[in-house]
Amino acid sequence: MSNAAPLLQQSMVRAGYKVTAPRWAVIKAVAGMRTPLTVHQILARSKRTYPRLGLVTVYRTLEILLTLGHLRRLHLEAGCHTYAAAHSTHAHYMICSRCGRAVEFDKCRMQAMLRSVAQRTGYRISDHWLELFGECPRCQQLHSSHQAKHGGQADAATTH
Amino acid sequence: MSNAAPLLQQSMVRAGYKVTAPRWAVIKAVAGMRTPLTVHQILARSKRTYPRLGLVTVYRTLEILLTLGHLRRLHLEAGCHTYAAAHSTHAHYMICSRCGRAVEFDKCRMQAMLRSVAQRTGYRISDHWLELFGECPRCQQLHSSHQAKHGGQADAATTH
DNA sequence: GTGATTGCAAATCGTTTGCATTCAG
DNA sequence: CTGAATGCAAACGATTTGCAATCAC
Repeated sequence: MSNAAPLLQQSMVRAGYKVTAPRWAVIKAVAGMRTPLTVHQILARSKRTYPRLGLVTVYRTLEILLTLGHLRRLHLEAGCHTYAAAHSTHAHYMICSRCGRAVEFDKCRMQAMLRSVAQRTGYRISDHWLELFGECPRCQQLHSSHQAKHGGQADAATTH
Repeated sequence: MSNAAPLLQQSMVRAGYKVTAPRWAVIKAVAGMRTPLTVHQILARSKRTYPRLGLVTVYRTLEILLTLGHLRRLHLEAGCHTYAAAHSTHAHYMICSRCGRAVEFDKCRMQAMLRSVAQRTGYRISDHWLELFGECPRCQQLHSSHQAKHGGQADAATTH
């Protein structure tokens, strides 16, 4: 399920970067993530693989992965700057405001809307940025069944 | 053109806040803005009205205006956190990537797309956040006529 | 060896908080 | 007067940079 790691590794090598032990630890951490993570969360996860890892190296490795297009930086209200896997070239996120779980969706139906806005404002649109917030199926279920407590919270919380 | 100031003032008074000289300076600054501004840009503008103004007061006043719904916080790649006027209740921004000028547009056509995404992902969407980037009409014109230099840059630059 | 990589410490930047002073009603 | 508001200084958290030690080839 988290076999993205080898792909990221290959990509980095092809781009001329060395995949060292510290970097491999970061790759493994981000390849397996299911929700957007903050830099510190990524550091914590990476340290399971490579305990001596420094925060700075995480920043630098994330920078590379961003450049290569394997990560996407999200801006959440609570805790600006988290990182999510970029599975497709250009996608947007549907983020669960309860557990933080995020799924990508493609630009379906965006085109018509963009054309419409472009026409009415006169702007020539070159890029867009969309994030949706709401409850994921799992949380809806947890919430409706045992009304009370949360069952299995992920390690990222989100609001807007 | 920038008669939003009295409205903001009334709103604050109605909400139980005192509109003091420092706050009035901030109100005047944000009421007249045409592009999203950073906190420091707002401070600079406000100081024209009230030179002794402190940065902290700007933060606190912006916080109030956000709460009252008169401002909206944007997250631009270059310089996370700028503030824009919130003319309508729920709108999104079309931001010029050349001069930073921003216009609002309403949620036209979003509904269909949201329904579609909700259906396919199973999420129950509660909020969304959309920003569009592109060249505004004025910049397109400046750019096509005198190919070279920029004519009248606003005081906020933007990229994505 | 040589250049890339690492990580610590320190610097920087944006934002928030503590607190004594000042202001408005 | 009395509570609200201000602004300085300090604290804080996220991110970047300088630099000497280390690593990969």
